[in-house]
Amino acid sequence: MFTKVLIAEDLDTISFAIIQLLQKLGINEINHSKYCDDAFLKIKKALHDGLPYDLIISDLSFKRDHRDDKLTSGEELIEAIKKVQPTIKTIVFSIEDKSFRIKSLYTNLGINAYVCKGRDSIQELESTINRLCNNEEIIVSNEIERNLRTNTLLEIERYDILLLKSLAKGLTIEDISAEFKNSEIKPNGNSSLEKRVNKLKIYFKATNNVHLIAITKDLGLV
Amino acid sequence: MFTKVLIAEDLDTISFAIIQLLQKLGINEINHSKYCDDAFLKIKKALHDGLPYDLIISDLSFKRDHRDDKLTSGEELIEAIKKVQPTIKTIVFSIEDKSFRIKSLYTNLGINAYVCKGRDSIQELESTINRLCNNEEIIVSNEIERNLRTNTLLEIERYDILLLKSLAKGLTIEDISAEFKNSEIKPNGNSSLEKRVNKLKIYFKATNNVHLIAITKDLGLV
DNA sequence: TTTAAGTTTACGGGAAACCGTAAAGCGAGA
DNA sequence: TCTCGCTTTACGGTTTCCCGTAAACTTAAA
Repeated sequence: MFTKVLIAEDLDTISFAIIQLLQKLGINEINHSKYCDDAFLKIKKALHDGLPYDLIISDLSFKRDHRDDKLTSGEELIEAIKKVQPTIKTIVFSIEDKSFRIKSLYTNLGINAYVCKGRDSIQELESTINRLCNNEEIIVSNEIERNLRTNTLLEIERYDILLLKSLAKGLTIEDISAEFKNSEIKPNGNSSLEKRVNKLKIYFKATNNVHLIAITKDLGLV
Repeated sequence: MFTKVLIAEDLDTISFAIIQLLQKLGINEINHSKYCDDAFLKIKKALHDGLPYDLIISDLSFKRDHRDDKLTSGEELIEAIKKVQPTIKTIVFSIEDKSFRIKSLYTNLGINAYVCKGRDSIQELESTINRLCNNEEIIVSNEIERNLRTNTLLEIERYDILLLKSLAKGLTIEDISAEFKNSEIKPNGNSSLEKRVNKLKIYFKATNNVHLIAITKDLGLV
């Protein structure tokens, strides 16, 4: 079993339940951070002391606070941690259930497992921890696995997200074209941008720009 | 202290923590529902048996499921409960932090207290329960109280929400005008609708319709 | 009834979105 | 080098948005 585990989770109710579970599993050293920055510090400290964590269980979204943290999301936290300790086992425990977002956690961040907060998630979390320390490297639920193979949904790339975000900020195609030229993002012609927006509208079955932003906001893309 | 409490909360991690708290407070009968419909049934059954609950602690948002529930949100659940048992004490325990949304819980649903899920919410929940059974009728946090008095944000009415939602569905002003005429919602002229949208844009500091929907989506208005 | 003030609607012109077509740019292979 | 195919860009016409002004209507007070 794992011996030293860190929990990154802002909601006290949830971290309370996770800690209870870990204690039940007989884990010796359990630490908990309510803030991403704090979690990252603990990881670095432990590494520096020669007593690194062997598992991190992290949430994705953290509430804003009076503090202004450098790391504001689970994604950022994990990315930072992987840079200093690439071999640490990582479980993401979040309410997010959009499969394409979860997929990117595996492909871009290289997490080992994803457990979705829900009606029976404590049990799922328990079995996931057991399987992970049983030498299983990567644990993926069936639904996500199907999505990992097919590229259906993940042809939406960084470029599209940027475009959608610019639209959501109230910029016109003209504005976005100028901005993209400045940032040397290509393609950046008016016409190309229009075409791309049009593809997105077809893809998401939106009737106009307003509708498109409403849909992608709902999906958590923007 | 309360003797019979119902918890309506889908996430097992959170309900686990709440139950632990209630046990610590020495409450005899603690029940828990993961579904709104189920919670409502329990309330009715207890009432019918002459052993009604004297407190309900409810979440606001519940995950969708294979079941198709009649009641899908905490708002709907509380509204239904108040109809059959108006005197029951109600605490809403949710992650929602938009003050105008919380305000409507007090004014429209007549809840007794709101506790926001966060970094120290277990303690808050505990003190709220204590104050409630200590004959305090309504417990409002400072920030919300300020909002309850001033009408600043709540002049956004049902009409505006309807308008915003129609826009988010991809309808044009023309379409919305027709729809409003059908539903006998007034004003419904093209020009009036445009004017109203314009007011909303000024209010929310949006540069165009797309921006407006992005902003109000973020606020949870749509 | 008249006046005044506010609300709702009509209209018009310029800007941006929307949508198709065609030209220009670019890389791979013969 | 030339050709083919693909991507990117340019352009023009229609619709919708955007925003101001003015007319029509409603309501309330004089």
